Amino acid sequence: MRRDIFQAIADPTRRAIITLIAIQAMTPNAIAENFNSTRQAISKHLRILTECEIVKQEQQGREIYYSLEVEKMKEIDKWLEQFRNIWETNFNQLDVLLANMKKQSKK
Amino acid sequence: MRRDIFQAIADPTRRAIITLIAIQAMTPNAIAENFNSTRQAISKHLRILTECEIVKQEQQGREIYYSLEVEKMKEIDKWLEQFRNIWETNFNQLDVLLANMKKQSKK
DNA sequence: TATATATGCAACTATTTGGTTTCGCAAATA
DNA sequence: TATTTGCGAAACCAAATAGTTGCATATATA
Repeated sequence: MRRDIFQAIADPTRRAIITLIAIQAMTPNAIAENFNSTRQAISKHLRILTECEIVKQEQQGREIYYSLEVEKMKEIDKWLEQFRNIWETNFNQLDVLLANMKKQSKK
Repeated sequence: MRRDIFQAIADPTRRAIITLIAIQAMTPNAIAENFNSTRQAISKHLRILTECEIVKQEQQGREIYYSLEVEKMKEIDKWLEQFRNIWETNFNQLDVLLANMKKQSKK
């Protein structure tokens, strides 16, 4: 069972949950009200998000408040980092390769 | 069949492919050499990446060079944008909520 | 021309996924 | 105390996924 942050954000419902609780901590019932699927389905999503440590829980009596572990989102940012300098220098790698190949073939 | 960029990067093999061809355009065979799975498996991943428009092809005789569509990676960055101000202000939403609840209960 | 190479595509399979219904438990409330 | 409420977990199911093997096709090359 793969359980990483990229797997976690692959599902649109989970992305929506992340966005929801980023603003304010919420209980599973409150979260589920924003979707068409059952509370149990949302509960399963929350479990996955918890296993990935994107989400943290805080028990308040019989209610559990879920909120975003913002730090974890930085991991996505960190992975993107390697592409940032590529898209900042507006540099087409394929063009370069093909240009080189044409140069080679002329030799 | 979901086919968006988040689905595309969910698979670790596909993330590795993306990283590989970000540096230099490559043919399916050359890409497959870097993995344990078969060329056909890589080919399927490339199809998914192509459908998501993360990857572009350039036919060169019987070879097909795949390279990264860097612009598409910005979409992930764009989604992350909404969390950036949260993680920049070191602000714990859950703490705030719970503090408010305690204040409420004292009234 | 015959053969080797590069590639995509189809069919099949095992596993994972996202959802459901049903249940049990603990906390709140009547 | 009896009932309601909030929640997670288990059992089950259909669909999607990632992989395989086995083709077909087009381009190189001997």
